[in-house]
Amino acid sequence: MAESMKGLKRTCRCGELGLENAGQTVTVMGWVAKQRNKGGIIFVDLRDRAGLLQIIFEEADCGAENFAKAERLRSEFVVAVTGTVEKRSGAVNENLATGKIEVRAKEIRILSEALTPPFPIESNTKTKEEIRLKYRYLDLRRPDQQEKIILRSKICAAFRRFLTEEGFLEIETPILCKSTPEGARDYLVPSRIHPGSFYALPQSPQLFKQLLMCSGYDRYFQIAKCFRDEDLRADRQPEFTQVDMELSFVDVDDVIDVNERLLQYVCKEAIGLEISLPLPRMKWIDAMNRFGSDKPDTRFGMELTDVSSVVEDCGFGVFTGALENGGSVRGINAKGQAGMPRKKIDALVDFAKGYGAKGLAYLAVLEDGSYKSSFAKFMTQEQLDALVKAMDGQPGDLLLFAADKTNIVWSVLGALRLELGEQMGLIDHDRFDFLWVVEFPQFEWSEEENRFMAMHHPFTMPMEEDLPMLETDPGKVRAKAYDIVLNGVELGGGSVRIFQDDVQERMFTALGFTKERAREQFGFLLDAFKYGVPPHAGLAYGLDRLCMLLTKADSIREVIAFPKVKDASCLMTNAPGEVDEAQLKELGIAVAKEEENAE
RNA sequence: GGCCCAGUGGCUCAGUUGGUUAGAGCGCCGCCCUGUCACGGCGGAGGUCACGGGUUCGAGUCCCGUCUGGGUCGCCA
Repeated sequence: MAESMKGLKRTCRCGELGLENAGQTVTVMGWVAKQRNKGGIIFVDLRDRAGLLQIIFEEADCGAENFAKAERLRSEFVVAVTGTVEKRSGAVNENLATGKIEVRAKEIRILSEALTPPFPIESNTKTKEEIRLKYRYLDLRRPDQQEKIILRSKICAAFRRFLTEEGFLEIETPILCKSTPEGARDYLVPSRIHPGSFYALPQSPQLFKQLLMCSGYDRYFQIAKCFRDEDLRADRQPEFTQVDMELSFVDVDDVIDVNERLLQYVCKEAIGLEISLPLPRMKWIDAMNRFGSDKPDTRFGMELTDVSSVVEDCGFGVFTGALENGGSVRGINAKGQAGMPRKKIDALVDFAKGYGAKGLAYLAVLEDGSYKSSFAKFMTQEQLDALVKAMDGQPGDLLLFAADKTNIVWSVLGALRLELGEQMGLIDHDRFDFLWVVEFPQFEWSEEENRFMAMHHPFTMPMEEDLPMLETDPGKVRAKAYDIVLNGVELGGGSVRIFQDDVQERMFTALGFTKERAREQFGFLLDAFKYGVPPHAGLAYGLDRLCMLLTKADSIREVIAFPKVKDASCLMTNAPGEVDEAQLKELGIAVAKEEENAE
């Protein structure tokens, strides 16, 4: 059945051949994409990762035995063909990169037969993702899927090349780490040697890279696997890859400078995209005020407008109530959408409620200049006119307002803006808008924990001028933290780190750490800082997200060879799975029975 | 944990107000074909309508529950 490839050596890939190879004898190996049997002549499209190549079989060239083998070919058989590259005597296939040539077969070996695949191996698949992922090894054969995986490899190579050239050292850090309390849920790994003790898989190499700076390595990078046991999204997997870096003796501008040039290089190398530098920068507070998001999609306008001062004395209780509670009233202007049917507006209201809004007020400026509004009866004509003017409302515009605590207003209108931008076709999907968001708040108030939490992480340096407020007004302290945003997606982020132990101590205090707890959890870092620590800063990219955006994929699953699905399981291997009782016993682990867990 | 969407031959889908024997395209199998490349011609096989209940004379279609996949909120320092 399966023949040996003994004595054969592949000379090139299918898709690598062209007119310049005419006359050469080649040996190609790959998968049968298609067999077209015309009777006395057989055409076979042979596929490998470089592309398709037409092989032509005629008995006069290859003899009866080989011709019989060619007749037997079915999709996905793996074959080796030796033959001559020829300029096509028949019609040229313009749709095929190798369409000007074909290989006239002299010999074929069937290296492996194949079952009919459960779905077609072709680009632009319509097959359900569930089936594709169950047979991911087949899905990964599809040319457009291969392109994505190959591009990812190119991107990684470009990162390595640029960073190495810039004096960064690639250093690996442990996968078996110590569990850290703040942040995402850890994946735990039981220790056999220390029953009852657990390693944690790293959420990021954060502390290790800071220690590498303490050790004098100066500039480090790593393409690092990271793990977070949180729910999945289109752009979130439980294990993902960061391009992680840390630099010594630098400040914000140094990090941004090298990273802008890095992004420029990687995008050029990967997809030929030209980025002009410097990239725009936006302060966090401006991003929130203008776009309702700390990762604004700047490919279109429809910015938020704060109308709190315009409506502060109006008769609409929803507006004034929000203001009295310390919130704000803001709106967006959906240009030309005044005619939106009631049903669609209601859908937007429901959409807004999903983001915590209690409702959504609207005002349509009709073509005759009159208003149709959910709240007109609560306001005077003058008040309405002032509001429309503040929103730059022209006839035909639909104004949408949210009134609540400001962070809810931001999140509602930020989401609504994206939704409408998509619905109204305002987003140019060929654009790549990079943006630095800087001056993040140091802290974020946590309602559940009733304390301030680090917005970035506890080692982030506050801006010098805000240091005095660390104790008096933590909510106002800004951090030396920065995110790089591409088309509304957080591509990466980082910060300048605290390297003075007195500041670090004040930070832990502000975060509600006791001295003991700080020592217990981060003692090794604090100790390291006592032996001479350089000022340092770093940044990490979500590699999967970058690949997703550069390949215009809808999900990072498309650019991960073997991704997990929504419930964090793998449809191909069925991981995670149960283990033997003996394994558990060895680890000293007891698993609660299903029945006991019920209720 | 909440909300929303989807599940009909191998794949992608259609299936009327609930009504005979559930259709199509592609794929697959067989035969034919010497310039095809979305090859073509003739013939054929293939379905527990995701699963379990219920309503009904009658359910792919309506109701309830479950499972599976996707999106999203919470969550993701």
